[in-house]
Amino acid sequence: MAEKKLSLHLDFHSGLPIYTQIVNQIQNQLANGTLMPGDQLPTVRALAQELRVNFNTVARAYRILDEARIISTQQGRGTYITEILLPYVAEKLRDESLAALTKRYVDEAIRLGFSEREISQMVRDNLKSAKEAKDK
Amino acid sequence: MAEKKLSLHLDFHSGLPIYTQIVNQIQNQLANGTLMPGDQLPTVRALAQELRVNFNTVARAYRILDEARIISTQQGRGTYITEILLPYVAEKLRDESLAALTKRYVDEAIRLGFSEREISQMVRDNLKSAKEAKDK
DNA sequence: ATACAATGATACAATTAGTACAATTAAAGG
DNA sequence: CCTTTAATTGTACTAATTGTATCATTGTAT
Repeated sequence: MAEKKLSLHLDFHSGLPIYTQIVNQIQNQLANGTLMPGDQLPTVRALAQELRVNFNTVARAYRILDEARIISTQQGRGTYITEILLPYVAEKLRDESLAALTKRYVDEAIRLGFSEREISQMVRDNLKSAKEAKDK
Repeated sequence: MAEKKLSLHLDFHSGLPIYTQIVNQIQNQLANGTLMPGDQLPTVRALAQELRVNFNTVARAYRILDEARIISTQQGRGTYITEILLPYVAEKLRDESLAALTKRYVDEAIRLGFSEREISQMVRDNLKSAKEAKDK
């Protein structure tokens, strides 16, 4: 069975617990199609070794996703993305992941004292640059 | 993980509270580059032992620095110098910080597969929510 | 003496790691 | 084939590490 590579990047100083970061990133990859229903995830031990964390930390993330019915963990067999991931669930996940990302950004920018105007202008500029870089 | 040594020198007869001395000296080391963003500080217990004070005194100093957003203390994980700490920086650096923050956000959102339209819409929504939360 | 600030003691909570175990699968032996 | 055995995988429970919260003690100024 095709076992996905799952390149996750952890930030050990971000304030977010490791297991939360794993949960979020798997949700993101599911939201943007990097992961598909039926895909097998790395084993808890394999992913733990790759991320240099204890395998129980990965197991905790998997358990959270399992309880949310996003993945299915099966003792002795492995861990898989749930087959029947209804389209609206996928869409919801996708929306939530952008919403969460954006909220972190906006809150941080506001906390740093930037105005609504400054923020939206800077976002516009960056989107424009990103688009030009892509078109080139 | 690189855990800084943090040679602090306390003066128990100076009249300045211990926790204040700890706060000041960490700020100094940050100002002169001895400490850098991302660095892990000693645990409250480790630093307390080194300084021969109660760990709650160190915790108090850390809490003050945390509230000032200079460090980030995380229960169960440790204490780190904040990656982006900038209510304090000069106005010139202020723009650069928003630009950097925004670039990270936009790049990440694009990497996750969201469209320019979705991103700007989500930013608008979040700015609106943030404003309403503030006005309330 | 009283009030208050600083420090210490103790118990707690969150995160991650360690160890032993159970379920499943696959391989080996007959 | 069928049974046994080993390997792989997730689970459960416990321990270790770290910061937090609350209250007691100490010292000093008034």
